[in-house]
Amino acid sequence: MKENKQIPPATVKRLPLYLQCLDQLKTDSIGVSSRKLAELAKVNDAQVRRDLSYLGTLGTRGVGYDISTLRNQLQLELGLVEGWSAVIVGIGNLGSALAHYGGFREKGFGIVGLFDEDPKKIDSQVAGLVVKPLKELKSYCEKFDVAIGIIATPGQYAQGVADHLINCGVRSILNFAPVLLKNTPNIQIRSVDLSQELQILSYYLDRPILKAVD
Amino acid sequence: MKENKQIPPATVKRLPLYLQCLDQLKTDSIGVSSRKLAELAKVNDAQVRRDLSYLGTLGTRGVGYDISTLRNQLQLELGLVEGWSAVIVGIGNLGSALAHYGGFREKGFGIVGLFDEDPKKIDSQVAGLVVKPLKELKSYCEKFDVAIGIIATPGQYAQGVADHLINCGVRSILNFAPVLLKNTPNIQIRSVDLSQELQILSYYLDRPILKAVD
DNA sequence: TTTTATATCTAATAATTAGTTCAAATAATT
DNA sequence: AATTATTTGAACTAATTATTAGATATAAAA
Repeated sequence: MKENKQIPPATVKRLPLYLQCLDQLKTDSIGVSSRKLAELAKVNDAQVRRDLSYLGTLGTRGVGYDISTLRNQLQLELGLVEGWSAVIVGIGNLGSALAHYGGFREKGFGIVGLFDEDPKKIDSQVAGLVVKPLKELKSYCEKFDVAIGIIATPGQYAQGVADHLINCGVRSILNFAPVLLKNTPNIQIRSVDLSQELQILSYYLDRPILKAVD
Repeated sequence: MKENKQIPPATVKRLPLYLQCLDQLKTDSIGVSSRKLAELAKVNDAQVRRDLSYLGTLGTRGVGYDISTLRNQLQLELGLVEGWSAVIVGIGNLGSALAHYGGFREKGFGIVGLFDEDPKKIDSQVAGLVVKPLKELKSYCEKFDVAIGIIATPGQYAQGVADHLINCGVRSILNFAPVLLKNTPNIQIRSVDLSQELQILSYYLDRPILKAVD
């Protein structure tokens, strides 16, 4: 639609979803309709069109969207072409799992460092990287211009690690520790709380008719 | 406020958050105000009051909320007192991490079985449980009345596993595989896509001023 | 060429969610 | 006992988000 208008948060949240839907599409098809995308993403098709209109006028009436154009535009808008670097702090079970997770690299993120304070973990190799102590965080962040910090420590250390990350110039934090991090100006924080997700499911277990929020 | 009115999805999503805030509160305090809770949860205090009013008239004007009453009511409403049983399918790095994660048990969920198809994993012990092959899923689900299935397989197997779980009587699915599962009537599905979370962060990295959606 | 089916885009409307304001109730203070 | 500071709860208002309806463009079929 128009270029300089800012994209509503609710839409931003769905953009990665649409990207995933495109990946899930048969590779031989060249175009896709909002209806098809809506079916995959499980949202209303008008919603899809509105959301995509924020990226520009990408569709063709009577035809649909060109998949590769759409994918490029989504990647561009989400900043996936910037090649942001990230570090993971806390290399326990979850941290290791995140380090091994291929989806980050696939979407253009580079995990450039793993950090922990446990002497038993330091210098061990995880997913092809050597685990380093936190005192080396700053030099890593400077060297690789790290923009994103992923926290997978036990809850009690999470805030300290967050402060440390921010101090090292990290501008976004993805937090898996089950604690609420303090807000810091200009720092984006997203928290994924595994047990909270289960609790939401639990609510709807007793009420199978109701429609949940995503 | 009133008992039979259904709780808005946006509120349901915040209830586990409030529960977490209570845990984070000093244990010696007996009461808490909506303002304090709002500060911890990083939402508006009127929002807190409105959200909590769906659980009944729990607060006292001029005083605040009794912490233990509030906690009980939240746990009750979220169904955490039901002691739902869950299984994890896909015992790779992420599946193991989930199996080790203490937060599930802490919130009242019981992980009663781990399943995988890889012969190298079957019969191995993870987090005190023996990994079983999927053909034993049905008997487990019946024996333990499993309500929740957690999927941590590679994407390509996720839909098959989901179908299997549903076939075994599971009514809710928490999916960590980076694919979109088909909708099934009366089955609640929540997906946690790790790379999608990073992508949302990535969008705001280029636009540090904007306010993101939770 | 005309008609029909398809599908985007926009404007208008509806639904949901969030925030403001203020009356009422409590507890502490004067 | 009266006053003041708190703090909830509810009504009202505002903002955001989602859906519907209609106009327009494309492609295929008659």
